[in-house]
Amino acid sequence: MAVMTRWLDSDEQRTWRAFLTASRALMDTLDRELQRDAGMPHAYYEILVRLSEAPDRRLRMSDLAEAAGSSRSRLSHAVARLEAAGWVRREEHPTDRRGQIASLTDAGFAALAAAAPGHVEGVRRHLFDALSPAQVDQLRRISETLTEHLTGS
Amino acid sequence: MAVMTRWLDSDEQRTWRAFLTASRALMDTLDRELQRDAGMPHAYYEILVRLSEAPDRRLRMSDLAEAAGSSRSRLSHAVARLEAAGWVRREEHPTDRRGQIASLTDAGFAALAAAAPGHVEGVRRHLFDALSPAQVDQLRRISETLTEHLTGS
DNA sequence: CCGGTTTGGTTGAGCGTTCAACTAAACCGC
DNA sequence: GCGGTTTAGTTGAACGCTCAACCAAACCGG
Repeated sequence: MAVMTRWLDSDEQRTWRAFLTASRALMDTLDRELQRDAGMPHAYYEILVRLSEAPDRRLRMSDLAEAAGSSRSRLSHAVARLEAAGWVRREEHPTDRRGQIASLTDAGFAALAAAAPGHVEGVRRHLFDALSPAQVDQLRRISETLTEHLTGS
Repeated sequence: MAVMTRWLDSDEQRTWRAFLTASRALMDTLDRELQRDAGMPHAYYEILVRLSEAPDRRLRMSDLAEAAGSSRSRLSHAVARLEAAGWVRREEHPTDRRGQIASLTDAGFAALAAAAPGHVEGVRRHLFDALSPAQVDQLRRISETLTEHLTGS
């Protein structure tokens, strides 16, 4: 059967391209800043953040992947690098022998603490300083709706 | 001098993480769909789109990079691949002997035409179907503001 | 015009991500 | 408790991106 494509009208077109351009520019900028100032990509920063917030600064690999919005494979490679940098340690799970626990080292915590102020400043400058309080609220609602929709289906 | 970090309050924190999660999930999903159904990453799709919209389906490399939101280096590598696939041809610039013109081949146009319906459907399903018309409008304004702010400074 | 600077574009190395294949352990129904 | 199925995690190859170095042509001030 012939399924008609629901093409985008010109308003939608414009919205989609604007979103594409803006989110790419924002992420590229923040990623580049983080790489330059802290020597780590944003994805690694986020792994460290999630670990730092976990009880005892430890998380099971799958939970960490979930929290950091990463695939298992990606996390596996990333933790290998972070471990080589001395920022994360791998430990065995006490009861599930398949499990691995990623644990943030003191050096990892220090690296995060050094990177955080500059990065947060970047987020503020490039995102929040540009938007009105109402827009910030709108962006939150839109984002939460999208995530719900994407992970729900 | 000691510069105080302007940390994010909990509302901002929530907004930032929601945006991060949503935009990453959206892009990952669309990229994966495009790779699966059309055998090309989203960045390559966008190059083909911009070429297809240009007069005579030709653009100078720098203009194409600008239009596709890509670095020169990235575009150079990408066009090399697209040329190997037979989707794009490189031609010499008539007056500026440094210049290169990227030209969309018929095969490239056909590949784009085959990929477009599925991708557009994905954009509609994952983005527009989830948002109210008002939210679409908000997202456009927010995105345009952000882009202006990012490229202006 | 001549030499320095800017612009256009490419190149290769290094890195991070993806995908598919794989191992090992836990779970589950009978 | 045995055999099939999930679940947890790793691995290596292929690929795309970034960064810095680079070449060549155009531009520009004196």
